[in-house]
Amino acid sequence: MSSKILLVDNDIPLQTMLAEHLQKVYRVVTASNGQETMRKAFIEHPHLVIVEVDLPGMDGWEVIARLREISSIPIIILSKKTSEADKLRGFTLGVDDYITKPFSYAELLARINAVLNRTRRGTGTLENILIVDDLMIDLNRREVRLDTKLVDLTPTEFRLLEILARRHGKAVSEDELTKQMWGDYRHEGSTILRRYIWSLRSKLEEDPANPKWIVTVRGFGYMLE
Amino acid sequence: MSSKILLVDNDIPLQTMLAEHLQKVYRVVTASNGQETMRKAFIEHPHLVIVEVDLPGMDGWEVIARLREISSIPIIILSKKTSEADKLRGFTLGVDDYITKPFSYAELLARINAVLNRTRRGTGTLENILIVDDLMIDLNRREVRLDTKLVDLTPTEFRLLEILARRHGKAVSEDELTKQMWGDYRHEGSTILRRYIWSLRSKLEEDPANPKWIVTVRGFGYMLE
DNA sequence: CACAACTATGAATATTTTATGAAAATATTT
DNA sequence: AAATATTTTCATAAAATATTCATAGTTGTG
Repeated sequence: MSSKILLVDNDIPLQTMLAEHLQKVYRVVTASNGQETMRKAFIEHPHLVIVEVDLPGMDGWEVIARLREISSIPIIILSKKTSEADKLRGFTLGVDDYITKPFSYAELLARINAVLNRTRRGTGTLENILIVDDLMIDLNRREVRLDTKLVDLTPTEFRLLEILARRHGKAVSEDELTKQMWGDYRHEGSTILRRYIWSLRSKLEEDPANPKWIVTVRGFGYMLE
Repeated sequence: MSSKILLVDNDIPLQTMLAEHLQKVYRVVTASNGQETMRKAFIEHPHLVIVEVDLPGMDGWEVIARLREISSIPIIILSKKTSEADKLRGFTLGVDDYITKPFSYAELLARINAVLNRTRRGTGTLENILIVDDLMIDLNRREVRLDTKLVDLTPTEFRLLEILARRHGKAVSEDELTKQMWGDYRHEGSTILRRYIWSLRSKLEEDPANPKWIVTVRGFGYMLE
């Protein structure tokens, strides 16, 4: 599902034009004053708010402050001229980006994408499901499927696989794995991690002795895939 | 679906007590200051907000004004003493009812119901039934049917099943279940949840030892499905 | 108000599953 | 081959969960 954008501007012609363009890529909701912005934000829960700061009535800065009070929705500011003072002000309010008029449509799109990607990364994957190739880790149901077949893991095995999956394609050091699994203190020669790598392999791999999924990175640690 | 109430009060002991009671009938969300109220309202979209007007920081009236700015959620005011001036003030803000401390729990319930019924009339829905496969949970009649056959549950069992049903297909942690059922304080070692899982199973499952509906998610909690 | 029926709750016990360390076996590097 | 790193097996302790039992509290009824 495409992202939802709340576009706030009281320059109606400009707003309409922007909205028409953006609609091709996003779901767009509009508002033309502060109060309407708050109401729409409440009802629609947009993924991103673009605010023209020169609003009538409740001014743009006030709107931003209030949005920040209730959530951490990313915000992009539109303004005629952005002074350094304004940037500072925005920065302290946690604004994500600025665009100074006049701007090109391409520039706007680029910035929107940048902000959305940046913030989406924070929430990790969509829907709480990690997918690596044929491997699906459903964090909701706490179950793992390998090419649709259910793999029965113990809680510890599940956690270990989860850690590896969140960084699939990257090697994770033994030390760090151990720390993430059992905390700081259990260090030194603890062999328990290997023990679990083994259980995972024997449940996940066709031929545990020649692992395809959980590869060992000698002298360092392990890596998924 | 039972109504969701946002309870706003900074007198934590009183709030807790109220929440405990209300939780038996409604879904209760709490906040203890203005900012938190706005945030929770934004996230939770409650059907009713109960506000103690003597809040620290952003004061109760301000909160009410802001809530009214963004929506028409019904509001009930709690206050130590309600002057005629206050009533007038509230009236112009579109407040739905007042309750003056001290009040009885029965009075509170009555007023909540009155307000909810008044406002619900507009949207008269049949949404008070949860259906999961062959399982039907009628929240109005507070009865449960399994493939048309009535299952006789105690109130506590019913609530537990309701919580699980609202998230069917997703595992719910023991901790959260316990919290939702008995509130924040009863934590650690409390074995009571398992006791109830067991009663539910023995009433719901053909073979309680091999549950089809209420599955245990080892190391985590339980899941309906 | 006393009685019965029902409920909530804590606790004791039983059962199943998981975590863990250590040792033996195998592979890899030097 | 010796030293080191990793895999595999095994036995046992510990934890998590299921089940039963007993008791106190609650509600409703005549």
